[in-house]
Amino acid sequence: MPGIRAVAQRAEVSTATVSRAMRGLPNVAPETRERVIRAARELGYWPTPAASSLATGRTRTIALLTPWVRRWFNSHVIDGAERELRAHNFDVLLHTFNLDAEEKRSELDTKSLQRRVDAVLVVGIVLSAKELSELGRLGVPVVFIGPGPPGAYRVFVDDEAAIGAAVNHLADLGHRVVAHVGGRSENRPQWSPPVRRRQGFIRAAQERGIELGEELFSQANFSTSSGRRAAAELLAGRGDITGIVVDSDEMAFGVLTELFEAGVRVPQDISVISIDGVEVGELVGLTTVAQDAFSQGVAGARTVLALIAGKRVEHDAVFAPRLIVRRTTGPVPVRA
Amino acid sequence: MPGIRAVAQRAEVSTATVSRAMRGLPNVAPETRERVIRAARELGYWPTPAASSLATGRTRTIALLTPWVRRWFNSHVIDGAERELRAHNFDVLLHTFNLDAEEKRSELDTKSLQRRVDAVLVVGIVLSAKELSELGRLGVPVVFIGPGPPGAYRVFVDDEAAIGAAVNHLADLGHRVVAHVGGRSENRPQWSPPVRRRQGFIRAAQERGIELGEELFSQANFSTSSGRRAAAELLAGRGDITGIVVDSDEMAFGVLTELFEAGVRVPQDISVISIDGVEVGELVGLTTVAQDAFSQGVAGARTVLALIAGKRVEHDAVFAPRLIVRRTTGPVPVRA
DNA sequence: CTGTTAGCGCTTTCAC
DNA sequence: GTGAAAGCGCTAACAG
Repeated sequence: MPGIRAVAQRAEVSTATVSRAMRGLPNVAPETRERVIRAARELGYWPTPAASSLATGRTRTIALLTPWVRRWFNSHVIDGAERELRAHNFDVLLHTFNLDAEEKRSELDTKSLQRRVDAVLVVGIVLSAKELSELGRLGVPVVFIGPGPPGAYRVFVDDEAAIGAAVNHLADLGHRVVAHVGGRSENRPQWSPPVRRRQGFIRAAQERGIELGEELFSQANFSTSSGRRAAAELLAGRGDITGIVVDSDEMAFGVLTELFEAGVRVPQDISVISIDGVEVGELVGLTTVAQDAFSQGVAGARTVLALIAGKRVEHDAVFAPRLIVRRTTGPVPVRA
Repeated sequence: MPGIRAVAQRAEVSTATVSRAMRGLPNVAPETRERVIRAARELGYWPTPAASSLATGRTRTIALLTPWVRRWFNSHVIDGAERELRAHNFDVLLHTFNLDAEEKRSELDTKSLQRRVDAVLVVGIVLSAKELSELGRLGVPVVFIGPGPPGAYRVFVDDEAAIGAAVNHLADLGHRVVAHVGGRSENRPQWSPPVRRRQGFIRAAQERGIELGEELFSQANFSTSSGRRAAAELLAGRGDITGIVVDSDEMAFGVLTELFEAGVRVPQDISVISIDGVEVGELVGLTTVAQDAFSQGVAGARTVLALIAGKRVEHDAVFAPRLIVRRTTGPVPVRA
């Protein structure tokens, strides 16, 4: 593999000129530039990233931090971000967290990110205060997609609007005993989605005269199986629930599975609505409040690119959710 | 951020000793090593990857080449591979292909991979002969997960066994007019999964006395919507189909959606079976031939790590599929 | 067991 | 508009 010197020799210029010419810098005679480019092409020259990086201090690489790769939200965000970043000639370093059996994650270790990336994109995870401050110490732009602390650069869906749309939809159908399946919210920061959605649920319920009570709340961890367990708990606790609002479609699939197995008809006995807009939701007939995760990935990438370029950017990019009514919700059943 | 010299000064040794001590190389006095490690920790030192890479020629980075990030197979493989690689302190560079509206992809450009990665993992894509030879010219190990040319290092599910299990299941239920929804197979190499599955379907059908005919084959591109279109074509062509074998669960969801909308009952009128084992398949009741994509990712990562370490490895790691019977398949309907 | 000394392949002043 | 030369921060002989 030829180096910059081979190109310089062939084009009969210095390596400095090759460097300038190849990167489109000014102060290179058009004729010289052309000669350099041609020589590079003929030799199949491509600069060694490590060498450029060492010399410039930049890496043209963005870290993507995420606990899961295959969850719906995360995979769509990653897809959007990766395509946008690569379109701008940035590489994407995929970095997950170790998760144990209960999906508790290990602490983020920022050391391995030092001088390794030009910026960090945090996708779908609530970081601790300590982790946040360590990330900040990296000295590179950080953008949060999904959960992110106030004051940081963030891209997210309007949680209150999303959960409110779900509650209102059920209220409009006459439901008054509605349960909520959400993520864990105890000991979570105020800005984490599980907390905001729980609060949004409570507020919307109060506004619409929907009953509230501890036995109407069940917590899960965003996996389908945990959604199923949550539904089982709910059914065991109260026999008069007519509607369930779920924080994610994937958990809702678990809820629906449990209801199906328990012989509960949807929506005749119980209505189910969730948040996300997973593609198979159409087949299942799942009523949902959709968010555009792919576009959030693209938006996060654009924010990061702008920050790297030293441009000013809005701190928050808020996406609006969209209610999609299908077959898992219906009028409240008439009591016998 | 402190460099290796700062650590050397603090530990009162040379930078060479720091380098040796930190990397666990031999020929360092235990007491010296300890002193170096302590100094490094106190200073928060972490070696600059670009500098090591330039000096050693290695990058501790593996490229993951894939056309999609959010398809079931790809996301599970990526998940498995990334976790295994990071457990061995390798970074993962995520690299997708540009896809146009019809999901036709751009050609792979290996230039940007030169001296950038220590190995390449190709996930779920059929590469052209030209792309394969260019990849080979990179001079690093290449491992294929899913489709891969014979003679290369490969990890894949036994396609013939998978499609055969599907056909046999329907045959056992008495079906004799069975359609096939697969990926595009014309102008594809003999070793590509769409071709192998099509041939496997034909062979199994012949063995079981199942009718064959052009109007019983429909092609799609592995997306749910394309599966739906394929089903519509099939229904328009023949009215007596009683079973459909689909190359992927995601396409099967499209097939099921079309059947549902057309008022065709599953499995009373038509049985549907596919390949993959997507999680929501349980909720939908989809009968499927499951493959373990996550483990294939882990296996691919292990192969790559072994090759980097210079070990000998088997060229092919073949995974066995597993039939899961649920509710979308049933006995052939009795004709009126 | 440890230090000295060349690089690794680029980029970036600073002259000319 | 172009070149010479000094790094960027490490690693790998080679001595000792």
